[in-house]
Amino acid sequence: MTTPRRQPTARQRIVAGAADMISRRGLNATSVRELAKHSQAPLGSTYHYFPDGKAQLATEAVQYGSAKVTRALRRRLHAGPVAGLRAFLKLWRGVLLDSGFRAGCPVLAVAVEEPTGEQNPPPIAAAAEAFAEWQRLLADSLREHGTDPAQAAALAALTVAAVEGAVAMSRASQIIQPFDQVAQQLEALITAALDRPA
Amino acid sequence: MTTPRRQPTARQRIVAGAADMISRRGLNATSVRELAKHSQAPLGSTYHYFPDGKAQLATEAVQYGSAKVTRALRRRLHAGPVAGLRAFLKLWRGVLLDSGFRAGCPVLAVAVEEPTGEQNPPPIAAAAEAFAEWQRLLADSLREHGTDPAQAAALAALTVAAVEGAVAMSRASQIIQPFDQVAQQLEALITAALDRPA
DNA sequence: GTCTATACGAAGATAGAC
DNA sequence: GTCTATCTTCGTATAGAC
Repeated sequence: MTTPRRQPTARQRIVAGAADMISRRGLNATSVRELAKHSQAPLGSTYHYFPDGKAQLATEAVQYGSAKVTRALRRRLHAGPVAGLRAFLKLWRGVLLDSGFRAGCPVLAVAVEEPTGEQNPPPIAAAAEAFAEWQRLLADSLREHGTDPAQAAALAALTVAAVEGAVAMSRASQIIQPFDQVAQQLEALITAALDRPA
Repeated sequence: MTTPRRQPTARQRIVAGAADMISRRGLNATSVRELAKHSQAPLGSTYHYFPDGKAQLATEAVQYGSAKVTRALRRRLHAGPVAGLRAFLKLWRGVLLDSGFRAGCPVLAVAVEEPTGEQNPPPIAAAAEAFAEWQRLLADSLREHGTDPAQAAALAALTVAAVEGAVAMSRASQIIQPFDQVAQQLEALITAALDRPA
């Protein structure tokens, strides 16, 4: 938020570390203590950078994780919905395989763990916004390629939901098969939606 | 495990309470202490009934939550895959609406929070088994109704993944729309798979 | 401005009284 | 066999030394 840099700042390292740890063990199992250690920062520094404590950290970790997905989507959606979907799938497939099925989606982790309330707490709101943004990007691209708006929105929701669920399922079962089955189905669906704009 | 009863035993109450609390706040935010209080049992009793502690509780809570889904599926799948899907959807839609979007799926919560390991820990293994069982039931029904086996398995994986993801998304956003969009897409897909057995 | 040292509560788990 | 009282460890968060 100050000066953009090549070298990641301590603050950025902490956020990235939080996203990674949350995607592996979940939000509540990620302590600020370990987080500081993992990021090679003193415990006090985390509260210096994140005065609102763990909730702020969780919120920014969600936004960080979401932004990575958003960037990949934006970059490839210019080549069409199928290319965007493939980028989305490739990203998550890589997370699963590169981590030996130990990492998942930090956004989903926060969405599932944080209790919801009347004024939705910031981490949950950030998670909801992440899901909504991904859906929006996919739906916009589908519409631009001739898919009926309602169908585009529903198909985008299905895509995001299915991929999030599939990541969790493959992580739990320690095999890539469920994810690949879902990926194959989604590719067929999006392809069909373009052939028959409904 | 001893004598079947009408009146739920203390042990059963604890497991049911665990599943509910986990579906609302996540696994790690569910303490054995609160669980005992919520189930009107002394703390010591939980360790009497569940000598392996919290891991055993989590495992049984997952199995309990899974069994509820399994029963609903089995009951309705006799009327065909679409009826089974509708029962699956109705169950989760009810969880979301009846709780005011405060509850979700305990199986997913455990799947996302518990760290995976070389010898997958029992709670994660139970979650993986739950997902696999639901997929199996759906896939079997689809095959029995003429769907190609590979397609049946993939469609079942898509269904379970999408519903799990949709429950989390609707819970986070506090609106039913994402879930309903996903539900509508899945119904169309399963219906189409029966019309064109491929 | 950075970080060390600490406060304070709650976690999981158990020992041993009833 | 049930449960109370307690042990130990770790959580979030902060006060105040550098």
